[in-house]
Amino acid sequence: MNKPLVVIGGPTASGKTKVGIELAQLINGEIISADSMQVYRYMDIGTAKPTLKEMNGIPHHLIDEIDPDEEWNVTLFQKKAKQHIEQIYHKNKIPILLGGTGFYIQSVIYDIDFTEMEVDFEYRNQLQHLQNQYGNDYLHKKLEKVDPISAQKIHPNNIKRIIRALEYYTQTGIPISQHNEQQRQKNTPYQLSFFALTMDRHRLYQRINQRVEKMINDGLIEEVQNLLTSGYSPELVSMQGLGYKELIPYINGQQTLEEAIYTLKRDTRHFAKRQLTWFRREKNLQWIYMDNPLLNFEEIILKIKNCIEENVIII
RNA sequence: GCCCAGAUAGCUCAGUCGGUAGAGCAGAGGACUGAAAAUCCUCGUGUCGGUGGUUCGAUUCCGCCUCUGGGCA
Repeated sequence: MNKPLVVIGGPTASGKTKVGIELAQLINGEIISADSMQVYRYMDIGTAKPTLKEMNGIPHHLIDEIDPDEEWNVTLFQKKAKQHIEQIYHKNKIPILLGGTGFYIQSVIYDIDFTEMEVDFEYRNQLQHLQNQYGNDYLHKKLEKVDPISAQKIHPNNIKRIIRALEYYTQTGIPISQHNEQQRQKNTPYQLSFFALTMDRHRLYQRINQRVEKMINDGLIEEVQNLLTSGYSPELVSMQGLGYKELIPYINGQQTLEEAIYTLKRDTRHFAKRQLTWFRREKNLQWIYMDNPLLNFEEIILKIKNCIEENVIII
């Protein structure tokens, strides 16, 4: 018998945090954050991390887990998330996987098998150099020789994907396309209740714009400034997060604040759009319209709770 | 009041030696299996300001009008 797992996804600024906390109180749950940026310490305002007060006593996992210069990726996330899920079952509580990083969510709900291997930064750099020297098509052709299926699927300009595919092949001797195909067949090992929050696109964009303004008022500039002063390089993966990479040009005097805010709002909108694309392809998921005029917030939470109870026989 | 320069896609603009037009941005859709808030792909018909004229044909040339900059009074 599969064990229950509640998943709440949705684009940024759709209201996930609040829904998660309210729901956790109702169903005796704990929250595991599936957010690739909230894991980092000292990055609070830009990642819209819930405050201790907002958490209202509900345990949150995988928030403030590492420093901004530590390595983090899906594999590490998946491993930790699975551990937390087990611990939560042990307490007879329900795990709630909550966040906007579709890939992270997928890695857990389908229990994707990431072949044990070290990230070979040297090899990646080496390929990067080849790309700089000979152009995008060079790497693509290189991939075509060892893994034609991947070469066909991955666009020649998508350097990151091509490098990963090549890395996978050189380390395992197996084309990554073959591995991906196997993983795609997998069913979830959980009793899944998967929800994605959404709302009218204009409303969502309005909320995003307002939220950016609020972040600036709440001291986002100082937060980015502090990270830089603490020695965290703009090159870090963590510093590619929304709100960080956009404000650095302003802090360095290369852009006006107005320009930086414009870019940040725009990039956040683009991001929300990509998140929606991610969730749309998931079939066994229920969309929750946060701007449904017929339901207020409490009713929405109750609706979600009812859906979960229909799904889960024994709680 | 006069002179000059503009008026073209939601925005900024290019262009048509006269045969009804195209970039960037915005926006929309999609991909994603160890960087994922990253990375990448696809999608462009709009009274070419209005109105007369010349012409087989005008967004393009000419006249007038309206609006917006700038200059001179």
